[in-house]
Amino acid sequence: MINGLSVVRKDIHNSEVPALCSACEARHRGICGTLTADQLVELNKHSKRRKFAGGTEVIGQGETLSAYSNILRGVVKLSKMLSDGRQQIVGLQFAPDFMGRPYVEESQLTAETAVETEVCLLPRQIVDRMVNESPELERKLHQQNLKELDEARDWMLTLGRKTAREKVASFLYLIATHIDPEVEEATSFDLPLTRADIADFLGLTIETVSRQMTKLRRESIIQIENNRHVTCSNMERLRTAAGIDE
Amino acid sequence: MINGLSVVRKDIHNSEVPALCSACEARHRGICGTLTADQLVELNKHSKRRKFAGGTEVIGQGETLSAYSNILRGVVKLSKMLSDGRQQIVGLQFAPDFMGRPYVEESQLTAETAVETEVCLLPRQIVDRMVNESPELERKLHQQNLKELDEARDWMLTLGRKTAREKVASFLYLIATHIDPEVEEATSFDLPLTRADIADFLGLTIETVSRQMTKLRRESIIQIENNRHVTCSNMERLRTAAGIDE
DNA sequence: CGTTATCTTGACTGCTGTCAAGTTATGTGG
DNA sequence: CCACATAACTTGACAGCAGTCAAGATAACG
Repeated sequence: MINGLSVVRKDIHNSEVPALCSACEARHRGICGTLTADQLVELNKHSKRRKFAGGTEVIGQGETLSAYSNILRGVVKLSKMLSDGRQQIVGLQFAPDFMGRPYVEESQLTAETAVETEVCLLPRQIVDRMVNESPELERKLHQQNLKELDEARDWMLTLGRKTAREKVASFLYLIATHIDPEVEEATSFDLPLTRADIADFLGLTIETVSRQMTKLRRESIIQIENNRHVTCSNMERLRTAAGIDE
Repeated sequence: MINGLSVVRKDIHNSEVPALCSACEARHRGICGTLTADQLVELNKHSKRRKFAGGTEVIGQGETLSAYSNILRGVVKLSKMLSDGRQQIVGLQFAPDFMGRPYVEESQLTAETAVETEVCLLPRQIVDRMVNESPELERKLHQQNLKELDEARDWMLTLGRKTAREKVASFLYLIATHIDPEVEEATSFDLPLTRADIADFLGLTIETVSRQMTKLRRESIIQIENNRHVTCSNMERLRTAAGIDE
């Protein structure tokens, strides 16, 4: 239906969609959606699922990129560091995001899981070849990267122009809207990041993050249980605190 | 001579590269480089060069995107605003950057020329059609957007974690390395941005920018003439002041 | 030459960072 | 299950960097 052009090899391989993929696709609608059944079979032969504990460095700054991956569950932090150790998280990736930087051999950032995370690893060579074969796939990657660019620019406004209070509220709202791929705005969720991570994401210190969380709690904009679990009964107030209003 | 529209139009299937394009390509190696001669002729029929004075709003937040453009000369600011007027510049585009946001009808940011700027306007419809015809073009657009993503993330580190001094030095270094497409590191250049623009780019106030510029001048890391012209004889010291060192 | 925009400088305030102590969670070995 | 150690978080006191307000200087412009 999408196109007949990229019907490639009709060979010994059976062209049914691998069971693993169809289960994944049903839930995640990720990058693989544009592939033909044949291509999925081919990719599935080389891909593998992996589960990482929270706090695992998946790719380090300067390391060789040998694979792309689909995030099936969990959260990954992308960060950059200055030589003196100051750190900034420049992106958070949630399921069902695709991770990887095409056309570049070496990572310019560090990728680290924030919580237990499951991914589907796709060998670089295979994907790169498929990109050449099917323009639809390149388009999908392009769109994923454009989404990341939009998100990065949104966050630049937060980093450069918002107060500590607005930054923390913005972060909470971001998590509420991204933590569950099936829910638009979760009113109750576990924070995938420690206070230190949140500080690195917002360009603040741990102490300031903590103080602002306490303030938001005292004003009953949020409730906090066990440090990590947040409930927000009135999203409108959270958005206002975040400076998201028109 | 500037206006290329009246260049002889031959048959669409004549495969001579339009004179205007080959002159442009020689200097800028932009997006059009992947097009066939036929495609260039086609595109050239509909494209037009335009010159904007500095401070012209090219596209407003929320406006319909009717065209892409190649920057031939000048600088364009991309910015976002909060409802109360706080503003953040989220990207600077120099020649020979390609400007445009594929797959989206409406601009999420404002584009404004910082100085007198000349662009080659490419109608959206034509380019979108060509993208479907030639995967090479999509790839080129993808790569341009990836470059912008890398730049946005670099700048997030600056916004979130650098001091005012480092921010200003980082900005000066950015201009030194981008203002002239033919020079890697210019030691002498005119600032394309006012102090107010610089403040909006760095997430600072005008006064702080001014004070830090004065300090860098007093330390002889830079010289300033007429407020706008900067000379830096020792780039290494500027990089150090910018926190760019490994 | 006068008007206006842009930029610089100073005095002061306040937000966020720093340093330090204390509290609450999490995990481990006995 | 408890005692202990460690990590994560909160809170307080204080300091300093950058913001605010204000005035004056310089450049741009008609």
